[in-house]
Amino acid sequence: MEEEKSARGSVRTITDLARLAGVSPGTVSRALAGKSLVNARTREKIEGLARDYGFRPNKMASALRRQRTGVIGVAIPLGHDTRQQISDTFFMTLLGYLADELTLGGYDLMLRRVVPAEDPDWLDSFIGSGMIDGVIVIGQSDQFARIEEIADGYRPMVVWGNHQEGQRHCVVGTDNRLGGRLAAERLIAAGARNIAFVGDIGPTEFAARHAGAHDIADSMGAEICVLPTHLSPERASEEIAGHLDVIIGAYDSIFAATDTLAAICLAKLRERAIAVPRDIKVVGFDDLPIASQTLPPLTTVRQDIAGGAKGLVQLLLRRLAGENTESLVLPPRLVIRQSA
Amino acid sequence: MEEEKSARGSVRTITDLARLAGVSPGTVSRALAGKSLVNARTREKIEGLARDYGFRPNKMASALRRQRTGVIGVAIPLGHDTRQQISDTFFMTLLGYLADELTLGGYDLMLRRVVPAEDPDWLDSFIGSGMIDGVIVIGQSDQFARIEEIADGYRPMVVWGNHQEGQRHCVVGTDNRLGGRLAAERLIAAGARNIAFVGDIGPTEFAARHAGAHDIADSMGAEICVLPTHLSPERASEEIAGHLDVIIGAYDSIFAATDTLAAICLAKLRERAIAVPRDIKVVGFDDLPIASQTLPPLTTVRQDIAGGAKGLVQLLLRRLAGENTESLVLPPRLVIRQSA
DNA sequence: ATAAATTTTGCAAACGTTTGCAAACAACGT
DNA sequence: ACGTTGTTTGCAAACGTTTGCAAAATTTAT
Repeated sequence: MEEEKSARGSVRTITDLARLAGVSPGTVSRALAGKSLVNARTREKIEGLARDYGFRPNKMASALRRQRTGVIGVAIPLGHDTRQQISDTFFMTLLGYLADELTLGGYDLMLRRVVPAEDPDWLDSFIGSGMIDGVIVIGQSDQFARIEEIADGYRPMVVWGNHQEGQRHCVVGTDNRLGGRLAAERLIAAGARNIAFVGDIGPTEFAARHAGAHDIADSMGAEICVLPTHLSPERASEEIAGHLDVIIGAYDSIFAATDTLAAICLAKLRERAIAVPRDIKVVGFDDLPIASQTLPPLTTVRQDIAGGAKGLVQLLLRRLAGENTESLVLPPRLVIRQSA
Repeated sequence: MEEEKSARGSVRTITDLARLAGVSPGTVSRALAGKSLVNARTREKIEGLARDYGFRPNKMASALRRQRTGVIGVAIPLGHDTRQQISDTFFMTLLGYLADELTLGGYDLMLRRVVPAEDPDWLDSFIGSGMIDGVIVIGQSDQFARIEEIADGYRPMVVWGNHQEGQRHCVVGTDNRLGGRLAAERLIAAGARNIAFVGDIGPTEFAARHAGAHDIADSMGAEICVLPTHLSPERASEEIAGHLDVIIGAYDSIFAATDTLAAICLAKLRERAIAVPRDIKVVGFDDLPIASQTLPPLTTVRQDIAGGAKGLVQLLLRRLAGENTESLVLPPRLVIRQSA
């Protein structure tokens, strides 16, 4: 007991432990790694000592020798709205699930927020650091081209985002175009004829959502226009206030690129005493927790975040194992509440 | 150009580059590290080659030799509500800011979600892995004792949480007790006499919030009781619905441990057509973005998340430099909106 | 021109693991 | 007792950097 206490921390290396156990470092390594080529009694002795002295093999040394770190990099490129996305509820929730899934798979997670505009080399440098066995990129942002380029020479990468016909990198994501269709269909079914799309059409995800809505609008004889809006709550708030001047009277419905934006729309509409869904219908995207708390509760297109995280990790693990995986497109689901 | 393209990736080690430059590996190392003991021309040549061939020194090897990794661990202990906290808006926002601040300080961030109940060894094993130079623990959860224990023998650790008189670990956090006082003062000033505290009183942060409110209630002759509530939106939703049966009639105000809980309270109260703040007053805690979007907008106690992140990182850096730092207690600020 | 002082460089030993290979050992059949 | 297997072990060479020390090259002073 006392011995244990006082000794704790004194055994730093596998060699120390080997000396203590009266065997060679190699044997200790094998014992601790659970390999079969070590005698049961020796193993028990070594494991016992390791436990008593609180010994932990140094992962850096191990990583260097084995050429694998047990760490997966998660990069969040902040394309446009630098400040926005890292605190974006959707990405953060995805990150939470990713942490869970990676842990389950025995990997650690290294998080890096990158600003491609300032550091064009962000992806190479992350990969080339030698610190990570693979990388998950959350959101293509405006970096589609660069990601494609990397994908050619680097296998263990999976990206959250939108699937483009014929792309070379492995992507997991919601079928945003279909999501857009669902949203527009709902709006039009509810009587809308003039849809205002509130959001930024730069990132491909959002472009696809808009495109989907556009498909439906075209085929159903409705109109749709884009009201460019930044995604960070602060900037969005003002911009939406401005947009409403345009919307009121001219449009009968709003398709917001994001629940966060939709929630702001609802709040602003309420300020102006405009009835939702009677006068203006609103549909969001994501189905974040906030969606059920708005007034009226938000009709929205649900993304399966947990499923997405699971998919990202599983595909990455398969790629790490050498397999060559296809992209995974998840179906969105329309959640009807009361705003449309 | 072509040469560059084709060569890219062929230079993996510092030794390769040394051969190319016609110098020894040591010199390359020094040149790339920007040390003064290398001739300017040699340095330029080496830097040029490194750029052309896209060479990046292996961080694992570097970490092993220098005994520092340039990585800070961020641990999120999930004490009670396993599923909850990692997606908790507050923690996630803090995490975002942390990522920024650490990047600014030249560190990478390794995220680990831990379940102390399943892995009592979580903190030792994170620290002992040799993968991180220091650790930031987000939230004390129910691990106060263990953290104290570790703090004695391990310097580079800073914890987000509540400050306890005489504690040994360095903590950064809001003065939760004061926050609780502010909340209760506001409620009572608005006419409340019976306060229901909605939240879990297990984690010290929340206990302190309640204690603060209790202080004020006592001194002002008001009543306060605890309605235990889990923090995950799903469970909280039902529980709060149940609580309301108790609250209505018997209490005239709610102090929610968290804005998220407060928002749910508001939604449920609305369902039952109870006027806020007229019939029941509500105060939250955190001032998350959602607070300004609720109906009515939520009066709440604001925590300075960005300031907290900055503090955590700065204290940690100073500790890494060998300094012994005091805890940092941030003042909360009452944000008056319309719910109380 | 040479000696002394100063810059630059190369050498080689770490950092703490893992692992192929061969030696040592035990068990077994003849 | 002696080969033959089959298990366990130890040895030593990696993995790719960094860095103290000493040698070499350069500059400066005499």
